[in-house]
This record gives sequence, C-alpha cells and structure tokens, in this order.
Amino acid sequence: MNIETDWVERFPGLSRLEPPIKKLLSSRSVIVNVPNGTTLFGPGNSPENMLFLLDGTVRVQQVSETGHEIVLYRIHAGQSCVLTTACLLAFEDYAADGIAETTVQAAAVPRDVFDDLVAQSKSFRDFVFAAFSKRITDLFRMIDEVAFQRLDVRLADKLVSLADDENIVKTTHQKLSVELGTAREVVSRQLQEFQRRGWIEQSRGSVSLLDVTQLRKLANHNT
Amino acid sequence: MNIETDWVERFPGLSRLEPPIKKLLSSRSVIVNVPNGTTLFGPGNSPENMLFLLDGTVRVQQVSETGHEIVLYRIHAGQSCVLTTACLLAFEDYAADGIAETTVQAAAVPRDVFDDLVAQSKSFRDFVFAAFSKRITDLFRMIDEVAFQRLDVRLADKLVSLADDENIVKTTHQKLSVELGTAREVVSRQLQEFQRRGWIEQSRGSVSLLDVTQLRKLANHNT
DNA sequence: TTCAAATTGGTGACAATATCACCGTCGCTT
DNA sequence: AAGCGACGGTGATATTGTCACCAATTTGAA
Repeated sequence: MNIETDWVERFPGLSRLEPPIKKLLSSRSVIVNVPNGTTLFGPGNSPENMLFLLDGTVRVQQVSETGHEIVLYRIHAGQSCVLTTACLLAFEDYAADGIAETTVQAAAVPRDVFDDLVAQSKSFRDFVFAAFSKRITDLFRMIDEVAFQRLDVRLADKLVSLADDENIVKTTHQKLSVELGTAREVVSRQLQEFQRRGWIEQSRGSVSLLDVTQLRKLANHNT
Repeated sequence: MNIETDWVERFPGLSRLEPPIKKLLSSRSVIVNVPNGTTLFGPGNSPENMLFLLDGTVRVQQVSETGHEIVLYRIHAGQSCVLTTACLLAFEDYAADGIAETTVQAAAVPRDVFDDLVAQSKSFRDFVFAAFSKRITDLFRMIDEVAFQRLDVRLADKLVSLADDENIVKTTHQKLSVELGTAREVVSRQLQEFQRRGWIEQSRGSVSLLDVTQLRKLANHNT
C-alpha cells in the first residue's frame, strides 16, 4: 500500500467513514508535498482544495491594516483546514494567511468532491462539523485570552507549548510577539523578568526553559 | 398565509431553495416567540434546535473564568445561528451565551432536520457555509480589533453602530465596557473625553451623539 | 411611604502594556 | 573588510487596566 491509497485509513476521524466514501476520498484526492515556508492560502488567494494534513504543521495568521500580525491557530497532522474550506465553499476571500511551518504533506480534495462528501455521508458531515466546532471554541478562547489574560501568563503558556523535547524554544522575540499579538519590546522585557527569576535562559534566537514547573504554574493559574 | 408556512419565502438566502426543501423546512419547523432577556443557549445548555431569526436580535457573549465579559457578535433578523448549530451537531458544549436582546421570533429547526437539509440540498449547504464564512471572517476581524485597535476608535465605532434613529445610544457605561471587553472606568473616561470635544452628551443610561461625522471619522480612521 | 440595597457613574493612585526613538551586537554577504 | 539586516536592549512617554473608594439615583420590599 502507498500513501495515496491508504491515508484515509490512518486519518483520525475519517477511518470510520463508510467504505464507498473512503474510496471516493482516496481516489479523488491528490497527495501534495510543500516545502517549509510556503504560503498555502492567503487574502485574495483562496485555496482550490480542502487540505487534510498528513504531516507537518500549518500556521494561520493575520496581518492587520496597521501592520500588526497575530497567529490565530495551527493546523497539525491529522487535522483539516475546515475553516479554510468554509470560506472556499462560500467563495469569500479568506482573511488570513496559511503558512507551512515545516515541510508539509497533505491530501488535497477538490471543492466539488468535498461538497459530494458532505451530501452523501453522515459520518463525513459529523467530522466536518466537529472540526468546525473545535476551531470555533478555540477562537472564542483566544478572544478571551487576548482581551483579558495578562501577558506574563500568556507568554509562559506559549513558551511551554512551543518547547521541544529538550525544553528549548527556537524562535526570536519578534516571532514570539506575533504569537501573542503584542510588541517585541514587551516580550523582551517579560523574558528578562523570567530570566531574573531563573526560569529561563536566553541566547540569540532561542530560549531554554530551566523551570518548566514554574512556567506551567503561572500559565495554568487560571486555566 | 401565516408565518408558520411562509417564513421560508421571506428569509434572505432561503427563498432560492428547491421547492421540496422549502416544504421540508416549513413543515418541520416551529415558530417560537421568546421574551427579551431570555437565555437561548449557554454553556452546559446546548440548544436543541437551529434557529432562524425572523424578528429581533440575539446577543452572543462570553464570560471568562476571571469574570470578564465580552460581546462576540449579534444575530439579527434574517440570520441564523450557524455557529451554534455547528456545536450542536458536534455535541460539544457551547462556550458562549446567547441572550435575546429584544422579544425574538424565530423558526426552530431540529438537528436531524438540519442534517437532512444539508444532505439533500446544495443550495442549503451553500447557505450554511456562507453563513459560517461570514461569522468566521467577523471573528477574525474582532480578534484583530481587540488586539490592536485603540480604544477610542473602537468606542466611537460601537457608539455609531449602536445608535438608534435619533442618534441616541440607550445603554450604560458598564454595558458598553462589555461590548468592547474593557473596564467601565475606561469607558467612562473616554466618554468624558468625547463629551469634552462636544461629540456626545451624556445622561444616566444613555449617550446622545451630537457629531456623528466626527465619531465616524475617528472610527473609520483605519477601516 | 420609607428605607435599604443595587445600579450608575466619578475619581485618584498605581500597575501593566504599547509605542517610539534610539542603540549596540551578531552573522551574513559581497 | 565593510556593509547590511536581523536580533535584542533601553529609556521616555502614552494608553489602558486595576483597585479602592465615593456620591447620586433608582429600585424594591417592608
């Protein structure tokens, strides 16, 4: 078996679909591989297909008229671009950019096939609406955090969630500020405070977490 | 003809549906009337039906663990609770409250009927996904505004959009602060500044807009 | 009716965050 | 080796949020 024909089986949420539906999905989809940094969709550039991410992550972010940027969410392996798809089906311009953060492997399903699937399969509808629901709940949480959560809490949370196996976050202050929708200077100062407390150690382009417990404690203070 | 049977014809976006679909909608829906202030759905209280608003408005807002509140969006006559519906279909708890801001008349469609409609009608699918798309685009815009827009700009915008025919906004400082996700004191001080400039006049429980042009100019500064 | 309680709005002090205008260092390219 | 751009640091100031109060008005119950 190769990936072209069996990806549906291995995709969480799709493996329970009716056999003919699975067949339709795998026969009408195309596996694509895109390099790190590719813009998969963006304003004035609505995607032709619905993507099911097989490997890698896609970062979805927004640029406002003021030039400020903010990361909205990420699509990980095993998830699909449902929000993208909604806008795709509604012929609306998508307001956000989707950028491959790694090399990305995905199954691309054309819009008419997506529409057929929604029409024909109750399981597929459930999958689509569940994915919607999850994203929307996340967006609500995000609005709450941006509006009401203190920055130290949000930064601690980001650091923990972006850390790799060795508790190192390979990113710049600038990029962290985009994650949180704030200014670089604010991130720099807050990181200095964390460093003063001995929770982290900084070097150019990376932050290493020395005391994940304390960071997590701050982050979960009101989670 | 009464409202029970012809609401579908008068509902924007639904009147172009295939006749049998319209019939299904009107025969399987129930017209409900709820008084002002009713909570239509909320956390741990997911709605049984999808609502099509025939008259009135529903305010959707969120309460965070910190006790802060923020208004997410409104559903007006001629619109439907699609986001609610997504969560309804996905069996997830809805994270936000929906509160009738006026007496509300709506057509309630049970979830299994909704599912049938999505399966059977391409037009209905287009309607649903278009509504999704619109809401999501609005949520993205909201995140941008909460994160990056100055408060005076946002307040001016809110005042203009909440004003009635006589350019009066009947609300309290407290409620305005919930609209913007900020604190009452901040709204009070900003309103004082607008009053100092002669743009508004305040009285207990209402704000009257004296110079809508100036307010709009401030609000649209970067719209 | 009368009084207590809740709602509404005002204020000052202070903390947190954003903005602006810089600066030096580092790494890369030419 | 020089120059350039990315990265991070800093101080000054503006904006927004928080806290602790206060007085005036309205509501509602005894």
